[in-house]
Amino acid sequence: MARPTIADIAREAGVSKGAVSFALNGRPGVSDETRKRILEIVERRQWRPHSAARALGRSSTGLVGLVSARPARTLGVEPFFAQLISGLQAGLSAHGVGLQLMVVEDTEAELEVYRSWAAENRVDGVVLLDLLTPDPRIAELDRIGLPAVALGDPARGQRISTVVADDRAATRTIAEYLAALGHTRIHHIAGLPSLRHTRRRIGALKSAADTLGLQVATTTTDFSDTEGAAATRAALTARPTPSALIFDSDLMAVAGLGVAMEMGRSVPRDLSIVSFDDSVLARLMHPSLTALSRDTFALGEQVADCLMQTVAAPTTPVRMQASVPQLVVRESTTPPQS
Amino acid sequence: MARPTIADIAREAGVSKGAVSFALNGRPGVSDETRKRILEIVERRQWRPHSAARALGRSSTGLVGLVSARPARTLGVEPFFAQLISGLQAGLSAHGVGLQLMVVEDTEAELEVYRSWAAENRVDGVVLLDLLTPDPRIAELDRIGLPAVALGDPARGQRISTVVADDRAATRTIAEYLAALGHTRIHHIAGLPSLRHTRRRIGALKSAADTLGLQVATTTTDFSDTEGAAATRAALTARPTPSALIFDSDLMAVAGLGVAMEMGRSVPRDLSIVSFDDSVLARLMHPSLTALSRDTFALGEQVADCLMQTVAAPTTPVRMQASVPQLVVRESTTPPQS
DNA sequence: GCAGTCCACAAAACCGGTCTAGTTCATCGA
DNA sequence: TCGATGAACTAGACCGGTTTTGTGGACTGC
Repeated sequence: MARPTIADIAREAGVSKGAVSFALNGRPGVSDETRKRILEIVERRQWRPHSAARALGRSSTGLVGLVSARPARTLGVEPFFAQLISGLQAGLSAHGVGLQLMVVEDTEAELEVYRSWAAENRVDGVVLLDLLTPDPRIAELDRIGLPAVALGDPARGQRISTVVADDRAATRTIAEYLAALGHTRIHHIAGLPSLRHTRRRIGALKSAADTLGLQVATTTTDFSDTEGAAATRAALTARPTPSALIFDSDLMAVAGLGVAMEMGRSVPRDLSIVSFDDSVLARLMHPSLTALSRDTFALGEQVADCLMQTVAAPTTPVRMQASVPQLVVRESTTPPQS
Repeated sequence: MARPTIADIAREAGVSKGAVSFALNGRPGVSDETRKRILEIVERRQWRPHSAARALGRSSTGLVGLVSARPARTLGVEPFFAQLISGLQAGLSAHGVGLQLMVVEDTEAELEVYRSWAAENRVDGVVLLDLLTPDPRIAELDRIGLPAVALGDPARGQRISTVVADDRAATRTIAEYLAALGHTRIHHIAGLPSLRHTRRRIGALKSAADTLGLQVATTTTDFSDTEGAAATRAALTARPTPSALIFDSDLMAVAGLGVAMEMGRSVPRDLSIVSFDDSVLARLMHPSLTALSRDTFALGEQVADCLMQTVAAPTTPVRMQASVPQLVVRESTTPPQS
């Protein structure tokens, strides 16, 4: 038999469509007895409301969107992304909400996706990753009225819900650890300079360095292993040579480790390495890499909660604090041997 | 002003709703002149049809689903998954179709998701990954009438669209290469034995070994770095020691490389290593890993095309052939030095 | 005893599209 | 000259829910 509709259920229960709808959504208007009877029939017939009909009636889709403007190549190697999506999706599922995914070329295409989604009522809200300085997406989402949650730390004054990742504290943790080991000349191999969190890390490292009396140099890259390797080569050729390197991603750290070995530097004896991101990779290397570790899955869940709140009350931005990542010390760091 | 509806557009153009719908969908029933006028107004007002209304009318959602029952931890490190999704999504976008993603614990939960999606009309079709032996999902999808495409090579007799990845040919490539180098004792560290492609690889390797006169042993694992490392340790302890190892994933290959180093085996002098999967990882290692490389992004696009065809004609399964992966020889393989 | 409330439900409008069954009018062939 | 044909539209049913409005009966307070 064809898929039953709410009318079939209503007929079988001897009530109107409205009564079934009320019973199903736990709203007043039906007696407990009738509600129970209706729900039993629903259960027995395995009926579920048609998502499109429901979306049309109440104008909410039960879907949120995530657009990634990262190059497809970078996408998989960074476990961060997949972990975040897993957590996000788990958090959304608890609310019966699905996740629509989109991968695009650049920010302009990303904006176009948001415009489409809003015009077609495809999603109830979106998650914003990789905040830029300045970020045109926030204003545009505000203009088209699409609820959103940003992961990071948007410029003050921007009205948008945010799960704040405290990169400053994390950065300070690394700086203090290296300073405590006795390192004084540090090179920071950072990511894309257009990203807010890259700038924040650079800024935080600078100010921590000033406080701790460290000399810090920074190179920005596009997060690729190639540029990470090139930057490492340059950093190790410069005089005076740094005794420790900080990498913004574990992939670059792995590439950097390879370069160091090629150049005859023994890690950690001649050179200490710290990564801003942790994953199986950092654990698997020889030597294994000291890294900042965070529970990305839990972060995703938090973003999901934040987004659900924002979708429910779009006019009042929510601000949440992500837990501060912990430094996991492994084999790649040691006091300098000079 | 509120979002315009098709009625607003019709009013402005001085035609009926039906005419606008026809013009928009490129169907006959309106003159070229009128069509042009309508489309101009649509463009100027930036109107887009409401996805739910459209879905309700024509009962198609413009969405396909992908469920992953892999553990969340494994999910990110394997670049395969992200690459495939990127390609899949790109291929779907060309048809104006979106991708809904779901991560679940196990196959039972995955089946439940399919049932929900079908009952609620949430997606037009789904993509099936990691085929099992036997795979309960195929029969269930058939039962609930949800169009699907499988990636791999389902058991004969199962009616389902498939993008066939020729693991046999790929496996033979590896075996012949190692045989040509002069290796005779090979250990294969495989993935989950419940996966069809794991079995296929094991089988293909056995038969290739028979033909080529190789001695092949196999250990199955859960794809994790931990089990990969343990299996490597066991393989290198056994007598006679294998002169070459084949890993089913690059993550396990990396773990295995580490174990080999710990045990004092120099790669490739004392031991050759080949990986079934290629990614940045395999390139970054020291020594870099010889690996089977395939264009996963293109594979995703192919799966998208296959799914679109299947959704259009659900009763006639489509069978496509994925391109055979190429062996990329790097530093981890060499003739045995005995 | 009776108007006023409240409850439980039915009936119908509505969401914003698609699609079918007419209707009108110009064109064509005999 | 007139019916047949078909192109170009219109009107309205329809998709399957949600939400509003209406209604009969039980219960309340005075």
